Amino acid sequence: MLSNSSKYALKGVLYLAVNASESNKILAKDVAKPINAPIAYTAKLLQELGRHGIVSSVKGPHGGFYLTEENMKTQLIKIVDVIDGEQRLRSCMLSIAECDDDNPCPLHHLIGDIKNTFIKNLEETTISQMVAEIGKGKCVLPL
Amino acid sequence: MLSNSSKYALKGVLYLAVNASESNKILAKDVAKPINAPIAYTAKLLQELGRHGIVSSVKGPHGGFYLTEENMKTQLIKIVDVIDGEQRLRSCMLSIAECDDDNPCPLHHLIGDIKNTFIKNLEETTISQMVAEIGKGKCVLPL
DNA sequence: CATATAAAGGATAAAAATATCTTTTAATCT
DNA sequence: AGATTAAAAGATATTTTTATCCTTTATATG
Repeated sequence: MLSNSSKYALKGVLYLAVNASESNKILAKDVAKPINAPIAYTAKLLQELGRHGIVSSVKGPHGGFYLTEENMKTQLIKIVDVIDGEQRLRSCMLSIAECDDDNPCPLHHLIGDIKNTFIKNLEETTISQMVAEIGKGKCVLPL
Repeated sequence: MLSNSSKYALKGVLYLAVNASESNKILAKDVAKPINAPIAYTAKLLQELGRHGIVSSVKGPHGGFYLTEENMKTQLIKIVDVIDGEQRLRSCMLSIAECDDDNPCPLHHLIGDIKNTFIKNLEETTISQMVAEIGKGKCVLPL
């Protein structure tokens, strides 16, 4: 459903959202460690997210990654779409191109609204909302 | 969520369930074609499913693959579990080992019962029930 | 029994995903 | 300006997944 890469990306972004700020940037390696992801690979993912305006970064001393207020308004789905492409999450459970409600594949009813609900939730939830949830202790950040 | 392999497997088994019988066995290559899967790869998957008693086969002239009444009672989840292993489908959306309702990862609430419902549906639906659905025209077989 | 058929099994190959390494560029700080 | 820091970018490596090929085994049929 989600690739390993987009899982790293989600974890990394949330880690930054909770722990970093413009005045307290975090190095790629210091994002990778707490989320149990390979350092260089995490750096690549953050780079890609940076290119798409999902995270911010500056080079050089006291540089690193962080999220601006603007970045924080990003919907979670964008992280997945940038890393996995828009198709992966949205394709039918049997990868049948023509599968829809009128022409359902055999698994269509078993998955039902299930996946669409998840996608909708990812579309409606922003990074800052997620941070608020984490702040309220409603969920724990990956270690 | 499901690997390509288990998608092929599901399609192949359903194709056999609908079209084959002990008196009308179908060759691996004639399963592969209608489900748009590579022939040799489909053969491998059917072999693996055969080893686990999910499909039946006989070698030699007039041989091929088919499903017995007993095979037809198999739950769909078993096809996925044999091909993908039990972990893949059931692991948390962020692949966090400790993620559960008491200790939820950030995406836990977004996915909610969603995935469990899908797994439950796969557990409760047998191949023959699926064939009945297809027979009633409630869904279409992959082409 | 010999031959043909088709799955089973094992070995190998190609592609995609994941991961690392090296060089370049930009920023900061003496 | 020069040195240092850290991300950006590009190249390469590894692993996993997907796919193919070749040999062996079982079965049916003439």
